[in-house]
Amino acid sequence: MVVYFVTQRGGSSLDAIRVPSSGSAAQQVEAQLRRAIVTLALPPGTRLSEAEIAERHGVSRQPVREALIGLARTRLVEILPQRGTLVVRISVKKMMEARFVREAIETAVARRAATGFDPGARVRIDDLLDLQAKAAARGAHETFQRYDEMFHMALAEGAHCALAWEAIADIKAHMDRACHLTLKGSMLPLVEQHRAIMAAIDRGDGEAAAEAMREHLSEILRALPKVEAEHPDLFE
Amino acid sequence: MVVYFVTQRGGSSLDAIRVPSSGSAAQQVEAQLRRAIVTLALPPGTRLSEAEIAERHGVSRQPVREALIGLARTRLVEILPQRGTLVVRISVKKMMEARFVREAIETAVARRAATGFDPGARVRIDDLLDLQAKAAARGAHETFQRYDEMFHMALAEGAHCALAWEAIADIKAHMDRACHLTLKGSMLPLVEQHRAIMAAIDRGDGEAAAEAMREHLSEILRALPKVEAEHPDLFE
DNA sequence: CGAAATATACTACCATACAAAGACGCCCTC
DNA sequence: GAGGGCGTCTTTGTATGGTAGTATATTTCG
Repeated sequence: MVVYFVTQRGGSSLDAIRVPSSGSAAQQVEAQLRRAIVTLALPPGTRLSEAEIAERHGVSRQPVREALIGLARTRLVEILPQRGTLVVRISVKKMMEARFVREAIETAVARRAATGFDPGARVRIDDLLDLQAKAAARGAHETFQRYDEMFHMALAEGAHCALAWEAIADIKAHMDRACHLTLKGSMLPLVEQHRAIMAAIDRGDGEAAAEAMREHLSEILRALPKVEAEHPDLFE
Repeated sequence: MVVYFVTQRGGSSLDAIRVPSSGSAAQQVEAQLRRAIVTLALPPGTRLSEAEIAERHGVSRQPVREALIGLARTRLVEILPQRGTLVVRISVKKMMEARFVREAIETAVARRAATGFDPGARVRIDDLLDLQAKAAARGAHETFQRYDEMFHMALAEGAHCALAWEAIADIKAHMDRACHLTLKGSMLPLVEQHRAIMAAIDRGDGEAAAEAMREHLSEILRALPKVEAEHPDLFE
């Protein structure tokens, strides 16, 4: 039996983003499963039975089913009709494609951000970067990853293109698990890259911001071969 | 009562893409509803009752519910818990954001396509363009729009970035209805723009391909004000 | 002994029934 | 006559039973 545990309470205020205590049961189950998959508590290849998950979460099979459909839409799980549902393995090919698309979107966002940035989002980003630096310092890579997500979300919002974040969020699903593995290493350089991006934006240099973003998103390329070699069972 | 009709049969082989006769009932209902919404057979503001749709399609409420959840995920409908589900109005703001993100992705795809294109996809695109030109000539704008979709999908696939199409498909939902309205006008110039993009790709000129794509995707900007003025009730 | 046919157990999928919550109209009260 | 409280209706959300299809283990036949 697969054993995993996801704290619903005891988290910071950020839990409201990914694991809302409000919302339908289906949404809660989906958020919890998503986190469990991304953190590899549910490793690739795990069979997900509707009945088993329903029992574990204390709900019926129907909300669980809807949660799994939602996860299947972002390709985190694969539903085989009348056969079963399982956590998909990390695909290097899809990761490379996802990175390409994400780079296309985020460099454009960075370029636009340099032409005018929402003041409210700007100050929030400063707070986020400080919090992220602290998380990095104490090695809390899960918290770090959530702040990273919030940074990129705030960046899109600040550039007056919230829709960009929605597109990124779906794409990111293909990369998150591999990123989670690489974060075991040093996190502080990533914060510095974030700061470099914001510095370029602040001085209105769109090209520099885009280039800094490109550099930032290329980071995963360096770590990927090593991670893949260390965990061959997680990849397809 | 809202009356609409979507042909499940009588279509070309392309129906297999958006309205698969196979697949679960939920997927079929979702595809039919999506088409009805995009073609404005179900105009913005329409209330969508799970029970009513279920009866109309001869299935139970459950598959319909899953279909609506899928549509809500791409923001085509809005589900108000315990209150009702309705077709969202076209948002110019979101359309502009969607166009921005789409331009970011597709210009990058075009640029990459110029560095190497899948031969199989290349010949398929030629066939598509011919079919699209014919559809434009006889004024079949719905068929035209489907070929347009297939063109952009084949382009992403040919550039070895199928994932890009998935991202675009979600984003496109915000633009499709407005595009549907503008297609009442001339369609042939759009085919020529497609051909210009492919010509640039064929000669390996990435920058020209990207610029041609940017030009192509900017077309909607010219028509949008007129459409919005003519159909104010469709917009928010 | 091997291979094919069969029985069984499991799955997602669909249908139906029930529950909870907001919207609306009605009636009573001030 | 106007405003507030209450009951009813409609809506989505959830629970549960039943069905068809698939994989696996078992049995049976060559």
